[in-house]
Amino acid sequence: MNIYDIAKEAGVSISTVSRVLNNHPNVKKQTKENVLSVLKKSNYIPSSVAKSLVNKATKTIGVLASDIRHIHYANIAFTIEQKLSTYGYNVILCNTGNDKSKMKDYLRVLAEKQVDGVIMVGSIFSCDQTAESIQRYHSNTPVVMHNTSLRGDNIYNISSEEAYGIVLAVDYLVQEKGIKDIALVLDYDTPVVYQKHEIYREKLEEYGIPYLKKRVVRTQSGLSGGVAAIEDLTKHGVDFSAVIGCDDITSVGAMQQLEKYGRRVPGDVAVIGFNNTLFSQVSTPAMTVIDNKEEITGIMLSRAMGDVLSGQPISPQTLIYPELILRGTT
Amino acid sequence: MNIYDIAKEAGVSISTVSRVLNNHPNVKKQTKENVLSVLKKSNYIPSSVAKSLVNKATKTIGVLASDIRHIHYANIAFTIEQKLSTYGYNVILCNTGNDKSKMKDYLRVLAEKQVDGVIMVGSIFSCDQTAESIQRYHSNTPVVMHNTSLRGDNIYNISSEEAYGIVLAVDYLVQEKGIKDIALVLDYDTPVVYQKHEIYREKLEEYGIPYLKKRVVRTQSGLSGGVAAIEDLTKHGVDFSAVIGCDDITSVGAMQQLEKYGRRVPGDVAVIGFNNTLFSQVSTPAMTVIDNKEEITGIMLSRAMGDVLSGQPISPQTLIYPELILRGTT
DNA sequence: TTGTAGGCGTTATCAT
DNA sequence: ATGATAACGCCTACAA
Repeated sequence: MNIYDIAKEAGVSISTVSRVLNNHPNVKKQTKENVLSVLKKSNYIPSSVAKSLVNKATKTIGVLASDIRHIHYANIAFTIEQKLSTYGYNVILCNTGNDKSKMKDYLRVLAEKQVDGVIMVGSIFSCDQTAESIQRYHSNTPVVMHNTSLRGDNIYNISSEEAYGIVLAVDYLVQEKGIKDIALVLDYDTPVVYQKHEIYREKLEEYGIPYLKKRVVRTQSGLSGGVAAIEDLTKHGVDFSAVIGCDDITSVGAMQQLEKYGRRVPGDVAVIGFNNTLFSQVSTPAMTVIDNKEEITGIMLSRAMGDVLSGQPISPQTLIYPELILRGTT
Repeated sequence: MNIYDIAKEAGVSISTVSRVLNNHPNVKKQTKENVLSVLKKSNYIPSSVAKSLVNKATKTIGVLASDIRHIHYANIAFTIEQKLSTYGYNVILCNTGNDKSKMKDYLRVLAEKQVDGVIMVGSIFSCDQTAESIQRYHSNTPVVMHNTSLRGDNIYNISSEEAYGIVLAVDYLVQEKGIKDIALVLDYDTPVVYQKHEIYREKLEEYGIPYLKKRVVRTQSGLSGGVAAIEDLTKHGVDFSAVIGCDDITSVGAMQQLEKYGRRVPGDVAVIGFNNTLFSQVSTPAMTVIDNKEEITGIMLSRAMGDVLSGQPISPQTLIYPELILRGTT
């Protein structure tokens, strides 16, 4: 059932049908009603793909994230999808893991599918391969990125100043709690994580606290990653009275392992999470966290996309500042 | 840059280009190589939308879920996306909430976008409005549904026998723990939830335990929903030594509130969660749960879709049986 | 083995 | 106000 069938049924030409379909002016009230009535009884569904071919716009956006099973990405992806849908856009969701070749493949497919824009969520996309793929497949597509340092005249960045979260955490621990031996748990190897590490160092220096390399541990995000981080610190005999995690769930894992070693939270060790997801409210006691403002992030990402797509001016670089939320683990 | 440009550049016709693009036989090795080399240096990207128009297939599947911020749906959606991508399909993700009109709108848009199939995850879609929309917009599209009772010759059901989970839980509590006053927490008002309620009743009867209406409470899924459930039970002076939750996170909320009333878990009250998400491993003690097998569910949903799409025979009805996983809260 | 031409379902331009 | 007709980018008989 297509526009021709409707035209025939209504005894008009396809142009007229198209006109009433798109609410064009210049169509006689009578014929319009006629066509409308035919339309009503014929459950006709216009083909977006045919439209897209002529309009050169698909009204769909590609969204890349490493893994939406991580509640942080699920939250952001949710907000993006909901917000974009109010703009009339749908979302093709792509879970890339941190597999560079998967990122490339998805970006290519999205280009073939002619998405109107691409949003990439997470510092994991801050890499050369991604930059290359954008250049190659999306040089004329708006690309909105989160926590990335990539540049380009079709690339727009919305970044959480995660490093500033470290500032807040260290300031609080040192000034309010008088804690100096602060362990830092990091996960991926991305520019943002590098920055967190650097600022941690600088802050310690600022307070005249010696920087101890072993107090910074690498792990994988997740419950077991948190366990492993505490294992690591303990095994190497590193002193610490506070742990700043890379992640809420990782911090929960850390708490559980600390408990196994008989170290009380917050009595013996203060624990700070990252992101302010549900996990930080589930732990006992509830966890002090660096709130990364997921909802705002999602809103800004989709708004940026919506603005570019509607031809509105938009800043190529926007920052979101995290906040420290005090709860029971510090 | 389209197929014409390539043809001109290579000095052949567009058919030839199309042939090498699609690896058709019957094309001379030499011309093929020639075209290939032109292709290589011209970063040409074939348009899927043009292809879709002629092929009548978009290689994309619509996936509806109420809210992927709920880790349960995120987990299933993730698996679906990953699995379908290996079949060469992309996923348009739609968060409908439990808003019937949103479901309808999304289903219509997906029809316009000519998706090759629709997957709906969650018993919330087991309603007349959805059935009507399927009939109206997707009568010729394969529809794979999860936990739904909808029928139709293009509808395929994959269901978790959630009610069987209740059987496992009640059997265990009564037989192993000698507990008879078992509270049941329910959330949505769907056929599946109704079944859970019914089977709970039947099991009690089987054991000769009186059914007490007040021991079954309705709440919203979530931490505060669990709190509210315990409040509800307490306020009405209902005795209970066990709680079967509708959700892991809701059960965690219940545990937290029980603690406030000084009731120890599992000493005074046994708590059982539902789904076996990360939340059940985060609580202290770790939570006994009815495992709904999210990954298997996701795999079966996408496999069903893949099979239908590739013309393979497939059962219109498939069941997944949950399992009881014993941990520290019982 | 290769090229020509028609069609997929729309929108939009230009006549009428 | 309405109707032909040419795009949009690709595939595929059919012809050569």
